[in-house]
Amino acid sequence: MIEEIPDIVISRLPIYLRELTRLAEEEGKLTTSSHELGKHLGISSAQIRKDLSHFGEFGKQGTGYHINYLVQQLRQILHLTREWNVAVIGAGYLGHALTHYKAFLDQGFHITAIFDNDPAKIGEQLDDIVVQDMADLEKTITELNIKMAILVVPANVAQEITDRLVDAGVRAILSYAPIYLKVPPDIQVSYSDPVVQMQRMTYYLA
Amino acid sequence: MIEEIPDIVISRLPIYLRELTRLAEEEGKLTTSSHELGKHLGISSAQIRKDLSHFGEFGKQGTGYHINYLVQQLRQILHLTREWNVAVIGAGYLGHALTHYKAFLDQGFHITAIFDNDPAKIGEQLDDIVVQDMADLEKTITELNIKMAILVVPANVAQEITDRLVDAGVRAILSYAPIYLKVPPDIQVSYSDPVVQMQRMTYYLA
DNA sequence: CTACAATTGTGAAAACTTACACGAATCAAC
DNA sequence: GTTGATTCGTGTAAGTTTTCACAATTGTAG
Ligand SMILES: NC(=O)c1ccc[n+]([C@@H]2O[C@H](COP(=O)([O-])OP(=O)(O)OC[C@H]3O[C@@H](n4cnc5c(N)ncnc54)[C@H](O)[C@@H]3O)[C@@H](O)[C@H]2O)c1
Ligand SMILES: NC(=O)c1ccc[n+]([C@@H]2O[C@H](COP(=O)([O-])OP(=O)(O)OC[C@H]3O[C@@H](n4cnc5c(N)ncnc54)[C@H](O)[C@@H]3O)[C@@H](O)[C@H]2O)c1
Repeated sequence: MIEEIPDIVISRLPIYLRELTRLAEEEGKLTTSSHELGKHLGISSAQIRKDLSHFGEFGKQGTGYHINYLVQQLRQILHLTREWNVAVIGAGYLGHALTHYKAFLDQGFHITAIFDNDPAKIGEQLDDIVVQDMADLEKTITELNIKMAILVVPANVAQEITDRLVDAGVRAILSYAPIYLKVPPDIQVSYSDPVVQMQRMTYYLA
Repeated sequence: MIEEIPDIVISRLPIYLRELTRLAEEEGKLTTSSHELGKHLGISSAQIRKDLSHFGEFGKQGTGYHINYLVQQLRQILHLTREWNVAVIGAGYLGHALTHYKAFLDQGFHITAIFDNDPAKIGEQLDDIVVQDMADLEKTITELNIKMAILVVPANVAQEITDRLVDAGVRAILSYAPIYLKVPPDIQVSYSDPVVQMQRMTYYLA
């Protein structure tokens, strides 16, 4: 009775959520259909219906989906009805950009700690928090019950810091370091490497 | 005789390239095997061999792959043997971080133009280039033969700027704006949205 | 009340992707 | 030379994901 839901399905849910929110807020829509949603996202309507059907029956034949209701359901599925404390590791260019990024807070991700090992950066005020010494990493992560981290340190220290994060109780890491991270199987990792993305695209540029 | 190579294969090639380069530079290796490469990347050796076999026979039984040779081949396949001029649109936090990011230059991506529409930012020196007015977008893109752009503007202007980029001749866009972009079918788009990535991971955090 | 258009949820088919497993090649050791 | 350990490239099987297509339901218009 335990249905294992494919990760590829899970990874589309935040996209649906994002577009549904936009449809409601910016276009003032109250309902939508799988066809309309798909057209806005370049995804087939059948795919959207199939994806959602893994979790329940959220729509009505003839009518479509009530946006607010579906948003609420998706947020529940993705565990977004609570707030998440997040640590940023690395107070460099990218660490600054991410810490200032308002969309995190809007979606319930609170960046409650930033760490660096550069004495020149430790103590720096960044928005409403202060850059902490890496020496305090484990202590702060435990105290603030931080389960998610964003890794924005150089590649050559990314693995060792990952190990420390995992040992300290972090369960999900979004890494911008251009290196594959080895973690235990129950730890989530997500990567972002613009160079890799650019290199994929150049293939198609004759 | 025209073999269509799956995009999912293409998207792994930059990852192989990245790790091969690392193996050569940091571990001083001259050769490697599909098994070793796979172990470093969490990918099966069969997958790596199958992927590479789409393009030719680059390895030797019993020995594996000569790293330098394979790197050279991958760079050719991905059209990385030439240099690419890149425009950054939006001189905000993220635009600054990306423009300073040295890895682009290392890989042959030259950020040769940055644009913004904020008078306070136009004229600002950013590394060795100057932030230009959006009014000059089409002219500069044409003159510098720019085919790739990185989009780091607010979501509500992302589509209209995309349309201008495409009209000006840009063929590939890496977008950080949290919105799906409508483009003609021959235009490449790649997205990066940390909120979406975080929301995927929270699903797995009970 | 009926006819019609819109739309869902879903079983089955099709398409795509990954994993398996093996012949053939290579090299080192003896 | 022969043996044994490696490793590739690939045909085939297995597994995953997407698409198709349709019965069932809903709302609207006459
Ligand atoms: N800048 C970009 O646009 C960009 C884009 C994608 C990925 N990246 C990657 O993200 C990471 C950070 O990039 P950045 O541009 O912010 O670099 P950066 O050099 O500006 O910042 C890195 C920060 O990490 C800190 N640091 C170094 N070693 C540390 C350690 N052992 N413990 C704690 N902190 C440490 C440094 O003091 C610095 O503040 C790099 O891996 C980079 O490859 C950067
Ligand atoms: N900051 C982050 O860490 C982060 C991460 C992921 C995605 N994003 C997304 O990337 C984009 C940029 O983020 P940011 O934090 O750099 O924002 P920002 O506000 O710092 O920068 C946006 C820049 O775009 C410029 N701009 C606005 N309208 C413009 C127009 N019509 N033409 C040209 N330029 C225009 C602004 O003047 C500003 O300089 C946003 O879409 C954001 O959602 C940001």
